[in-house]
Amino acid sequence: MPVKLRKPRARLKDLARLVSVSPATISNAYHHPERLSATLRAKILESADKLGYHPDPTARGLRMQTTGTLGVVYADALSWAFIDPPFSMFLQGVAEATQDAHFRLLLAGATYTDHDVEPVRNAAVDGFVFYAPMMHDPRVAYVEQRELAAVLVDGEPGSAFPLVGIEDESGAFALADHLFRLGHRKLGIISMPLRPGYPIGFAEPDEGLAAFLAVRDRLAGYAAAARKHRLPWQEVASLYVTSVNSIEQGRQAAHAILSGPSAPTALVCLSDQLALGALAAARELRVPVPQALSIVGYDDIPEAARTTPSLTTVHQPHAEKGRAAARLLLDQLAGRKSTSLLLPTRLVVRGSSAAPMNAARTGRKSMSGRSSRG
Amino acid sequence: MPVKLRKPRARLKDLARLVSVSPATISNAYHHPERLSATLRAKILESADKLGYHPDPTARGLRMQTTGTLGVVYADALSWAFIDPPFSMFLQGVAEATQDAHFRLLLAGATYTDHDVEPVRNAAVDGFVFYAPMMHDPRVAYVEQRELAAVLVDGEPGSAFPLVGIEDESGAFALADHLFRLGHRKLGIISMPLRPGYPIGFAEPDEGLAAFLAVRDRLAGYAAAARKHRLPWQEVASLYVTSVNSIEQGRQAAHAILSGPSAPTALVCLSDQLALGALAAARELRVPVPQALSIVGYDDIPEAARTTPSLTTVHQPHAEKGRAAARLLLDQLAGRKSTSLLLPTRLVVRGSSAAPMNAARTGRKSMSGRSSRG
DNA sequence: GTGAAAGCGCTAACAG
DNA sequence: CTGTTAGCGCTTTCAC
Repeated sequence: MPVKLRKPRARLKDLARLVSVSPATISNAYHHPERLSATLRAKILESADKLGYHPDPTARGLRMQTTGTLGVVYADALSWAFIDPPFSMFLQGVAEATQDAHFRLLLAGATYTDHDVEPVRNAAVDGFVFYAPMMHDPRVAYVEQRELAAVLVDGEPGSAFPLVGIEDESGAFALADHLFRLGHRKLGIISMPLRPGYPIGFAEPDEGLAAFLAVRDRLAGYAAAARKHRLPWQEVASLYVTSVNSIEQGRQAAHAILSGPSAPTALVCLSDQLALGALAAARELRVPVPQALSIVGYDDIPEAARTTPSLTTVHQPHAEKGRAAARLLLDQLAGRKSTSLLLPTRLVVRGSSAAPMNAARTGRKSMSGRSSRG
Repeated sequence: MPVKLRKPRARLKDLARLVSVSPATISNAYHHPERLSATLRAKILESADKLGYHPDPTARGLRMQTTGTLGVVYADALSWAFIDPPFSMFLQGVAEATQDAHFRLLLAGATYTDHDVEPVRNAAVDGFVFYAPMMHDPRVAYVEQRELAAVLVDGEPGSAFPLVGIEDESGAFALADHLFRLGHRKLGIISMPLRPGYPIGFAEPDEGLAAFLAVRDRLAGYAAAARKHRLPWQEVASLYVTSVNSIEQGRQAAHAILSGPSAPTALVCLSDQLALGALAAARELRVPVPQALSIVGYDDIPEAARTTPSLTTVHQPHAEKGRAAARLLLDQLAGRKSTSLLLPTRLVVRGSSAAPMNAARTGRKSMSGRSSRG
């Protein structure tokens, strides 16, 4: 039984009475300084301070039909969001842009059970940034139906909303191309879930199954690189799907693949988090990286440059995505036109990728001398 | 000139007219299902869907005098928050607790220029969690004056608000004691700013200067350990203060200390971030860690266990702090009593600390055999 | 330069 | 089971 017996907060009316002016004058003191004398304004503000008064944001929001708050919607439960380095960097960009515009930031995620719209419905915000929404995300559909403002980041085209995306497929292409050039012919792919609730374990390396654009594009990029090298993708790649995009899941997946029959010479992880886990697994199994096994990631999170060996990966401008998404949303809210944006990716070759031990067979000149059998 | 010409959203009144019932019935359909027939309710909800109607959160908030939103206030600019791993883990805990309670999460930070109260003033929330507020933070004072609900995490006692803290001083004590036992007699301390805008560079290792409780407690803990070993703290320690709690700043600080005159055998960093930077600096200078130099951190972020060498540090329960803080705040809002909480810390000895090369002199039996001069 | 009054959209008494 | 009404706290015409 919650009991509220706290002394009620001071209201505009109380302050008006105290200073013996009308409510309108109080409001003007805050928002239209030029409409009253400086001395009166000073007196009002001072009394407000004494009373502990400040205009109620909710009432103000109702009256002004604006909240000054942007909602950022994470595709998964919010508690996962903060151990997802790319999302953190993305938020950093969003925070920069919103702060510059004096907007506040509200975070929403999915519930544990489903992609319920509830967190989005009841959020008092002026618009939403959807981070990596899956196909047909009901929350996006809801916002669209209500004709609220929104921006989709790494989301599907087809909605009314502007998009911020990255050249995911070409980044993945460059990465796989790099491996094929080195002579790799057997790839173990480690992916985050293709869609919510997708079962852990081996699956067909078919991007058509993926409900997340990033997953689909990356798988498509790898496959395209295989085509370029005239390699049969289904034979070249074996795909292992994890339940979460985490280091631990990457570790387990790598163990599963490396103890399996396919004996890949390279592990291609759809995120650096997964790659970090794969690196740990290789260490545990005493498989030297990159001599006996190449491991590559995606995202270029800061830690990718710090691990031993450092991680070959695809760079994408996380913070820039955040800034762009927030700006696009702010533009919409201000009635300015906002158009979709595609940001570049870039292959970053570091220490975790090299020619496989039997690269001599490929006939190409290997760029790496390290072909000794360990 | 922003122009709003979008078709106005459907309102409760519109829906009431459409279904030919009174506004109250619409409201009841949402919040008191038992007060109307199931068929009528179904009809209402269906029509609402068709209209794209949903009760306006702001209006609801005004009427109910509650927003269902918790504000988390970061001590620094929000854009720093997301590259601060301990804060991310903290948020994870907060998110878990708020999600369970079906609350939303609003994030606020400082402005670039100062610790302005504005971000806190205009936030439509039911209460605040202050993360690591400095002494006399004006935003805390403001919230106190307005008699809003709040919880202080790693903050000063003395306000009206319950606290969530950790045993910072004893953690620091255990860490420094560990080093002294190993035989270290010269420590380089690397600290984040003692107060906002504190100048970069060497400073007196006096905890009294620190405006942040964590900094003060940790410095005090180190000094207490020195006292226990009857070592004169001012001679044992040299303190270098960085401008930001970042890896890069830790790197620069370590360079400054190691190229200075004091020649410490151990670098004691007030955060793992700083320690990661120190590790990088040691690598660059080809100083073997821990043989020639011990490096220790604080916080036990996940990466601390993954670096080479792995980092000796002090563990603290970041996510648990977040859960506790959110719960305490939720308790206050529900009228339940909420009391302060002190969570334990724990020394975690890993690979980055060992006896110094000249440990033989100390007379204690060294726990490490590695004393060779390199 | 200041005040009276209307109303943003919703919910909860209370009456029927 | 349903409708009428008041009012949450604020801002803003529009008079004066």
